Amino acid sequence: MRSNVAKKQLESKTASSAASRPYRIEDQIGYLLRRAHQRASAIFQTGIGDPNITPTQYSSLAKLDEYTELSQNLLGRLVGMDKATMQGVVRRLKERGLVDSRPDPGDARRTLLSLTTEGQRLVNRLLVNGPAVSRETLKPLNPQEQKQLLDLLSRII
Amino acid sequence: MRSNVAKKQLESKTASSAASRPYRIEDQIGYLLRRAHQRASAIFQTGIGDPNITPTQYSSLAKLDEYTELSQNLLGRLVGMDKATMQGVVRRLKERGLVDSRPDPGDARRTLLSLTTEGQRLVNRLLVNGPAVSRETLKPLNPQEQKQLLDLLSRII
DNA sequence: CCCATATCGTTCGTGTACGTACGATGACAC
DNA sequence: GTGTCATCGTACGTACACGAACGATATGGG
Repeated sequence: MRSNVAKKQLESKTASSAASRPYRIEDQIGYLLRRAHQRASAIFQTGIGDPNITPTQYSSLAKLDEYTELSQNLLGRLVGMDKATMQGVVRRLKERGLVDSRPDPGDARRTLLSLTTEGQRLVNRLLVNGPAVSRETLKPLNPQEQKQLLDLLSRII
Repeated sequence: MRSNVAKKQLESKTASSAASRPYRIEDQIGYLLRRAHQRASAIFQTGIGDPNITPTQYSSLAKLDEYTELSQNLLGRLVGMDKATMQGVVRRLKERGLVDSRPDPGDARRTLLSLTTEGQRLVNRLLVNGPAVSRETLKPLNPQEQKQLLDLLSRII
């Protein structure tokens, strides 16, 4: 087994040929995204107004509020979720009576999803808290930096 | 139930008092972080060199490579993982023979973790691919923007 | 019309991540 | 010593994300 000194030298040789910086996990984009997402989820959970609603459920409800009626597959594409993941999210929302479904009369493969009255009431309440959650998450940055971060993130998606 | 027009007007009233922008899920920091993290994970999975290693496992292995020996709890703090989550990650790494553990002689509560020879060989191989994964993830941005994004992300963690 | 192809929804398995709760151990005050 | 108190490892349940596979349904080309 190599010593730590030997390790450091090898890392310098392999990783810092161009950028002149050693490769550190804490500086990698994937690591930072995971940590930032963790923190954002925690803030969401405490601030959105209903501890039983998750970020993905919130996105789904908000999209159904916007479009009134959507197939499960299309909803998944709109909120960036795998169809298998979407299936679980929709199942839980239906179990809680927040979302209703009916067969698409024009295409027997599709199921059309919509908000129930209770789901509509809930999403109206949650959407009021949405801006505060985003504000809290971005609080360490000034307005210009916040705008920059949103722009840079949307460009690497 | 309100009409779509009425909905739009209400949203404008509640959300755009200061920022003058309507509240759209796609523009929220939490949503963008989730999507960006999804994409980064996908790139990691295809580029790190071993499809069975996940980002969290990679972070853990890299930290064990850096520190040689760590308690499970401390390792969790270093890579930003809950201790319960850490427990599952370590269990899988031990099952695959990549990590070994021994009781801490000075503190009977602790278990000290270290890389096995096979774990050391694997992490050496994966670390070579790390920079390429990060490069690919950040590819849509120019070098200055990449630096900005890393800086902004680290400041909201 | 019929067959190849694509889409849609579902199910199964794996892995990460969190919250909660529990027992065991060690550190410290008294 | 005895009684907190924090820390550590573990166990259980829930949610999310993905890949793989499947049946049912549409759709377009021959």
